[in-house]
Amino acid sequence: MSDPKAAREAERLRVPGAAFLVSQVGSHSSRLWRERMARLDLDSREVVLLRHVAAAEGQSQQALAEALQIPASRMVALVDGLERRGLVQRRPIRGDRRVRALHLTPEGRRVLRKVMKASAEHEAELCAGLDPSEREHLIALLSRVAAEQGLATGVHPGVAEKQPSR
Amino acid sequence: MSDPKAAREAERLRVPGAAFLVSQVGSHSSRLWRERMARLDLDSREVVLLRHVAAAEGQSQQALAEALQIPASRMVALVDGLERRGLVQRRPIRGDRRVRALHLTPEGRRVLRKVMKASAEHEAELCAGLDPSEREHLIALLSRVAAEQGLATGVHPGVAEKQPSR
DNA sequence: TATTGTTATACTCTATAACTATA
DNA sequence: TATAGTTATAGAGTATAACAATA
Repeated sequence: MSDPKAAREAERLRVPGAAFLVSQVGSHSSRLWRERMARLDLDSREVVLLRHVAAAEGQSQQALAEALQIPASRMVALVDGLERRGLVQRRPIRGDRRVRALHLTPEGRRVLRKVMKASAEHEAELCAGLDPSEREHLIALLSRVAAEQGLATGVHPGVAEKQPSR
Repeated sequence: MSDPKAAREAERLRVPGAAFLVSQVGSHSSRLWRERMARLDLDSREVVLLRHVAAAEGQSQQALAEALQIPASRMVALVDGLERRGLVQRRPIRGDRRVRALHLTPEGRRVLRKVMKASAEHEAELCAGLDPSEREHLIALLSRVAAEQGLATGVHPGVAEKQPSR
């Protein structure tokens, strides 16, 4: 206890650095957001897919699978679920009868608006303790780190990973 | 494209908020850190366990399982692996022959020092683009958010969740 | 022969619930 | 009867690879 070297080590364990904090708060943010999406009956990957389809309608499943870095076989079940709920639609394209182009339905667009509303509420909830300028500063610092770490804007690295089931 | 309402929505999709950024950078930080731990042949949960054992030696597996919020049956395999590698030791306690108290071995202590060294390197790597005062500011802001969100200091919410296998 | 989408299979990881031995 | 640790089992989720239709 009175060993100064051990005390320094204990201190290093006690005070979290930026790397730990961003991971801790990020995991928390992620969990809260997934809970909001679950209330809309959506999985995080389903949301990402909806947004990708909205951003560029008519892409093939293969193209989406490539963009999202997930195997094509996983895309099938993903699209199945969203199509069953009437949020996206598989449509044939002229010229190649193998391809199934993905489109958002009107209901899919409505749900996507709810997603954006819920995401905005999530942002407000997470930043409740910061005033607007502090929040802007946090965004600026994290954007710098993200850019310097080579992270693409708006692309979450966890999307391609396995999802915690809760 | 020229619809101002649609343009506003597109803008909202394009610029990430703090919640997304912290989750994105946090996930990236987490992945880099796990890669460093993997080089020491350690899983993130093994590291957490090592640190808990180091912080309070002689606890029972049940007590640890309780503290780490994982089922006792999972603790068994976790301890098995660490004991096989000679990092922790199960010891009987006097008075109750059911209990197996966990202790760090000298090798376990050496590995834990490597863990702390690797974590410090990870911190430096992640914050490479920030000067010291910016890093301190980021830490302060994230600490505020963490405290206001009710996150316990030094406790990562993802520990109890399933781990991405990579 | 190559490619799109699909289905089948086998594998990994997990929690739940028996089970053993002590208390 | 209850508890600490262990083992067995069954389920969820996944990637890999086989498959059918089309190019």
